[in-house]
Amino acid sequence: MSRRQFRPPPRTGDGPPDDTGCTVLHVDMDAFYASASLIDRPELRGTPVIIGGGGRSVVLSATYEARAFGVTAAMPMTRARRLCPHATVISPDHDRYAAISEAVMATFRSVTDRVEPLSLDEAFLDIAGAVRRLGPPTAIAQWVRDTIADEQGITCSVGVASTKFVAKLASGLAKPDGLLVVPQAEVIVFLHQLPVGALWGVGERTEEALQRLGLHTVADIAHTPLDTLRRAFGEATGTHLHHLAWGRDERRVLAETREKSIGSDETFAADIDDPALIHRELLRLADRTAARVRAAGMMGRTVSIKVRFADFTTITRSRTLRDPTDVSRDIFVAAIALYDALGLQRARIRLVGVRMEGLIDSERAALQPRLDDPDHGWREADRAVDQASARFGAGAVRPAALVRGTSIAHTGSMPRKTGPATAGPGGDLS
DNA sequence: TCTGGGGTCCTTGCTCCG
DNA sequence: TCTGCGGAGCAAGGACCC
Repeated sequence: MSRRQFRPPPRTGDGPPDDTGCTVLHVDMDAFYASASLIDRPELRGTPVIIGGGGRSVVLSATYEARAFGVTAAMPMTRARRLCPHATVISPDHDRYAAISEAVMATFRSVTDRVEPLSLDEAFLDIAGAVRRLGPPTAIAQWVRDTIADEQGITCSVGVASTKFVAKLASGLAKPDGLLVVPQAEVIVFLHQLPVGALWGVGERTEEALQRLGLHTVADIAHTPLDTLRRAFGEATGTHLHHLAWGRDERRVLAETREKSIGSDETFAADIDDPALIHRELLRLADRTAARVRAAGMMGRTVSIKVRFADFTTITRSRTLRDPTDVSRDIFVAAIALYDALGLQRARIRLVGVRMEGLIDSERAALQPRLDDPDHGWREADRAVDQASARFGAGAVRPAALVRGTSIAHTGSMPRKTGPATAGPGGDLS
């Protein structure tokens, strides 16, 4: 769900647009999470529906009927309910979304092997090699739309252009359930009419800064000297803005993208100040993060934690380890050390998070045991936990510290299984 | 109004090293 | 031995995206 919408500028030419050379498609599912949630609830189609959790969560998606009341993605649920009190609220079903997304991506890959997923509900397709086989870009885009509608029962919008950036803009402008081709010869005219906020990478802060400089449209940015933009926004951002304003986007569609970091964070249902509870939460997050890192076949070298206080100020701390690791206990120990080093006494904390950065493939990670390495077997224990989780479900085996005592209430709807819990070596807080 | 969770990228400042 | 300099790597924070 795109957070900002812009009206498409009127086309300059007559007749069907010339799609020659427009070999990049950006496909974006319309209100994906809401549409997917309504597949089993057809009686709710045409009515306002909000997808989101309770407590302090935010809107994941909403039907266009709910959006008409001002509901947008990422809006606090409390506010969304106030704006649209008669809307039906549905809890997210992430397994369902993942399954539909997989089927949609398979449709994309039947067109071209150059598919770059951006998230569950959108992807770039490089169709340069498919044009001879399947027809012109517009026809391919329409086929994709029809196939997804027939097979999945949900609609999507497609942008067709010669670059990723323009294709992405076009799909946003085509929403909902539309197709927009931006001919190569019309890119500059198309772009220059748009507000600065339409540019990829221009969010609220950058837009404000641009407005302060008197730059309101993409044309304004295009006609501002590059040096001025670099001085105002830094080397990379200034250059990026200038290039995009002239429709220059050299980025290719990348079929293979690997994560650079993996992490988890959790907002508490109510702010907490008990260090023991925070330690337990760090253990849980470290455990979850490590399991995901292992599942991805990777290892990381930098452990970072995030702490958000009751007043919403957020700090991060990180530590780079000597060697890459995927061991739960290594990550937990580093996370606890980072947290304790903050020296917080009874600060009221809203959220904590744990993240692994500097990821590399496990096979590439040079595991060179040193003489002072204890033969602790933590890695073997983690493998056993992973196997048990694969067999009995995530959470079937948990650190002992997470089994004893009271649980912490969260805003999310994570399943809190109480299966055959076992104290793995990575688990004890001692 | 009251702000999730998963990420990426950029900037700035600091330290280390040759 | 001390100082200055530039590059690399790291740490922290901010902005942005979906």
